[in-house]
Amino acid sequence: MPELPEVEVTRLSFADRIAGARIVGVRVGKPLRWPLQVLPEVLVGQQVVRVRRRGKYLLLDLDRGILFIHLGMSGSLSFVSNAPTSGKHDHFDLGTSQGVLRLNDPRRFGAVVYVNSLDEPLAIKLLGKLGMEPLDPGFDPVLFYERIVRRKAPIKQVLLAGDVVVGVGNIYASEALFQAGIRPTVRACRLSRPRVAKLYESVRDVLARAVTKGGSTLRDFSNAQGEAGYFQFDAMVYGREGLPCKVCGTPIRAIRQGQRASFFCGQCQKP
DNA sequence: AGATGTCCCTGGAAGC
DNA sequence: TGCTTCCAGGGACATC
Repeated sequence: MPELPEVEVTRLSFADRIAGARIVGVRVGKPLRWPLQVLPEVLVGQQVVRVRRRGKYLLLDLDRGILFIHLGMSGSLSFVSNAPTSGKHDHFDLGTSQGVLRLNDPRRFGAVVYVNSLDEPLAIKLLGKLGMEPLDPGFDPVLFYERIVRRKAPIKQVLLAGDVVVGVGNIYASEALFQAGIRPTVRACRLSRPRVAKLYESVRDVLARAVTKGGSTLRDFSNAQGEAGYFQFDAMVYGREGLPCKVCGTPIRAIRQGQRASFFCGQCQKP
């Protein structure tokens, strides 16, 4: 499941190689979350200037617009000089002078969206409510505290919501809360200042470590060069229901919060 | 506005 | 073996 680390790892794996490339063709497969809303002619001829990331969105800056790519939960990109015949789940190809960028997404929760500028309503709708970037040097611990403690929902769901801090999906929310010693069920507004400070550090640390490990490959995630990640082997709680806590040996528990699984250690993580 | 529930989609696992 | 059912989850959207 691509969360911030997987998206960033993907970006790093092809950003330099696609920079400066000229778009020569577009192939669209089955519709994704939204059908591609741009005519291929608008893209062809444009140059890919650079690739940025905002939350879980990849932003390809082109000459005259921006192409958003979201990996959803089962998407992965590949960037190869000679792409093989497209397979069943290859739903978007961006052919360029330097290779083909191909989106493979079995569950089709991903998205490809083109906008002329970030001031456009669609861009604002997609990016406008996003929270702070946790790996950005400007990630502000004071603002993080202020925004966390005004929320009454369980802290796990506040992290997932993405309007305080972006990129923390289900895996890393559980992992960050374990590292901070906080149970996922604690209401955000009940957290003390030191505990929020610990959480701030944990979110940064978990995500940064995951990037260095190439992300988590649970089923089939790989970066644009086809390389799997291996952070999943470092997981302390995610997917470890019933297994002993790596710190204290207590069996890891699994609960459901808002239709999603949360994992925690009842000993190491306090209410 | 915040909280909560529903829905989109498909492959793999589990149950019968 | 083959069928059905459940589950994974990011995030848009509707509802209260």
